[in-house]
Amino acid sequence: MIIDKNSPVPQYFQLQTWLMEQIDQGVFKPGDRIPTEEELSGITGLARATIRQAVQNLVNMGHLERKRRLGTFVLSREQTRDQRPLIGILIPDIRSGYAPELARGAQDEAARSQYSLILCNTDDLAIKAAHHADRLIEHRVGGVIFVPTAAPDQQNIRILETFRQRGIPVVLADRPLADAECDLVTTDNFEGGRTAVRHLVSLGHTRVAVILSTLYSSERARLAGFHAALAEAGVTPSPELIVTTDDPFSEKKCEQQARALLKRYPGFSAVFAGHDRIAYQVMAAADDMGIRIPADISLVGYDDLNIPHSVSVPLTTMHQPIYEMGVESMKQVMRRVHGDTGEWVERVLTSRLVERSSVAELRPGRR
Amino acid sequence: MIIDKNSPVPQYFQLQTWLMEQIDQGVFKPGDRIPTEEELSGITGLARATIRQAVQNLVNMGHLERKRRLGTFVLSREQTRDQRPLIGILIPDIRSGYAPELARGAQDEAARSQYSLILCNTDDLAIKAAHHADRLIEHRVGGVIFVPTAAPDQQNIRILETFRQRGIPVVLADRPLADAECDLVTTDNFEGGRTAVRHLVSLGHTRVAVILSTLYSSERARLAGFHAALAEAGVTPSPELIVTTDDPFSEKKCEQQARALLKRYPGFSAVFAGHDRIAYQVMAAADDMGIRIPADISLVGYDDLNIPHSVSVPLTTMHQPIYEMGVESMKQVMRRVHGDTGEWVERVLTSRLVERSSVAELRPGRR
DNA sequence: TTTGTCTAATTGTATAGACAAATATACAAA
DNA sequence: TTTGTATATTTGTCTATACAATTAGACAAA
Repeated sequence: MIIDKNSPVPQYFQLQTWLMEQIDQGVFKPGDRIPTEEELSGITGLARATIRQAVQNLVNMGHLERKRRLGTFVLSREQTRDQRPLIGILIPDIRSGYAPELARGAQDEAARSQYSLILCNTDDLAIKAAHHADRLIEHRVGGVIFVPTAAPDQQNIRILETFRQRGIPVVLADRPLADAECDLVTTDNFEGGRTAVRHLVSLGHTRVAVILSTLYSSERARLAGFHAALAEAGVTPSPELIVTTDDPFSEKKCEQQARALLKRYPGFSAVFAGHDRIAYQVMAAADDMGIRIPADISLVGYDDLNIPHSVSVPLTTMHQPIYEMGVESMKQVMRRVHGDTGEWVERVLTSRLVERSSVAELRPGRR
Repeated sequence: MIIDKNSPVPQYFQLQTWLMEQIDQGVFKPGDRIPTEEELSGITGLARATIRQAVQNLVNMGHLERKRRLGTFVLSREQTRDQRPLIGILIPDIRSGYAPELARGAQDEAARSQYSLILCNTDDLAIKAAHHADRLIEHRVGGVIFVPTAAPDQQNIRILETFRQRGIPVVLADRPLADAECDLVTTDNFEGGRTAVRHLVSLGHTRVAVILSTLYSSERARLAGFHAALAEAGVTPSPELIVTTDDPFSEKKCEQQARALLKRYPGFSAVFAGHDRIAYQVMAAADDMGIRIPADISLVGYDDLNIPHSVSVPLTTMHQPIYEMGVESMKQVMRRVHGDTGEWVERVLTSRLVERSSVAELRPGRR
């Protein structure tokens, strides 16, 4: 029996549910005609008005289509005016760093499957991320790509949870989050930092300075790579050559730190900058102080920002596959949207050193 | 009489229309209770089932809300479970030029009203824009900010029309479109070009070269400003100093053109570049050819890209209020979404000259 | 070939009436 | 004060019935 007259569930709703089941199970396939209202009335024992109420709801939901004189038909997933999912992307600031590249990669991949991308700037603030999250939920996004904010992991996890509670899959991009139960697409910041500093070491630099912010786990990993590379070479870095801050990047603060560091010259022969914008500040400060790059000091950056090549010295830097990170994040979130419930995936993309002109071999005789 | 029994228009539909009119005219205000189904039955002479059909439709559309025992209520625009509108933004490429700044301005303004922004990259291709347009329509965006593609105006107009047919308001950003019937937020490219070249003229430069692409109306307007400023000074520019292309910007092509132009030195003393990326190519080429900026040649750009200031020569350039353009575009499209049906608005933001170090006064004696 | 007409099938619109379920409100009881 | 209970009101669900509108397809006419 399809309909239980004694159930507290309204009979039109029972019928509606039954019809959906038939469609989901493929009994009524897309394009099929379902029984006429008269027939359904006979099958279920309900009045035609009740049948209509059930069918109307499914029509409203986009699962069925009525055609006068012909009957009522099952719509295929494509015909369903049920829109394709929206995907939200939460990034710090579309204007800065790798964000444009990441967003573009994600958008291109989304477009390939005719998905659309909602852009949210968090400014690395958990509170802004939370507001955007509410909005994304309201818009019923199918999934989210989330670059964790600079806030403590716990706050980022909370944002993650708001999505999780609603069954919205989230893929973390770029920065991992401790204890986060979700997919992650990132780059090998530890390996990258090690590669960069190994390069310096291989050219004879042992007194290597580093300058970066410890606010972000990605930069902390690069710092760890820095230590690892020096340790391999049997070098213990002197503390005064490790310049860190736990504030977000600011040109002014960074310039001050760069100047302070450069005053110690010639106490070191190379600088590893946590990212390119820091590197360019170091470059500008060195220029100003009459220190030549790479003759006096070698400099390695991180990110490989696309800068017009009229800079005074083309920067040797670690190139991150940011565009690809956007693509992979989107691919992964789309897999989840399509119902993939497999193990959490951790995808680590490898960065590579791009040698330009800001690094020189250390002249023998100096150390 | 509310209902015309002889009309071919179904009576439930007549009632539905009437109810909407009452709401729109403020007879039933948001939060008000409309007459009970019984009362409406009395007023219209229709059966309760018919009343329900009309009311149900309005409930489905999000205009009314039923509460058991209390009645049926008019929802305010905000309560409407109808999500807050999405706004689409169609820009060439989020990675390049002013796009990030524009997108950020738009997104910030959207966030203030809790709107969300769907990002679409057109790569200046009409076909991509059209695909994105379909997607945006599918997602029922409330409005669109559209930076016209580099394709002929007619093709852009066609995209505009697809939105218009569905009552989706469009605001053009940055580039105007001939005969386009919609709002426009742009900057004064003609004035900007004139200001830049006037600046050169005021420092004694009369033999001024220009290099830009005529593919975009914005750059064409800057070229017109270039001519205007020279005309004011009674100077007729020599044709070989006007270097144009009608291809989109490419580093390679631009570098070739810059080199070709610079070979004519000292046939001119200043260059006006159509935008900063061109300017930086000129700067690099000059560097390479041993021509000093600004000692030998003065250089003015356009856009004021936020470049780390380790470039060899800080660029004097026209700063465009791009962020503000994003904000204003969003404000305007939101006004339209909220039902503003006033005259088409044309908002022109003014750019300003930012003097840095790439322009020098022409030494007297030379011309 | 094209055009018009008829027919039967199916959804669309509409009525009249009945009982169910939820709930604001008032009032009673603890 | 809090808690329970009754009541009236309104929407929610459902039946049974009738006729209208639309249209695929068959068939006829031009």
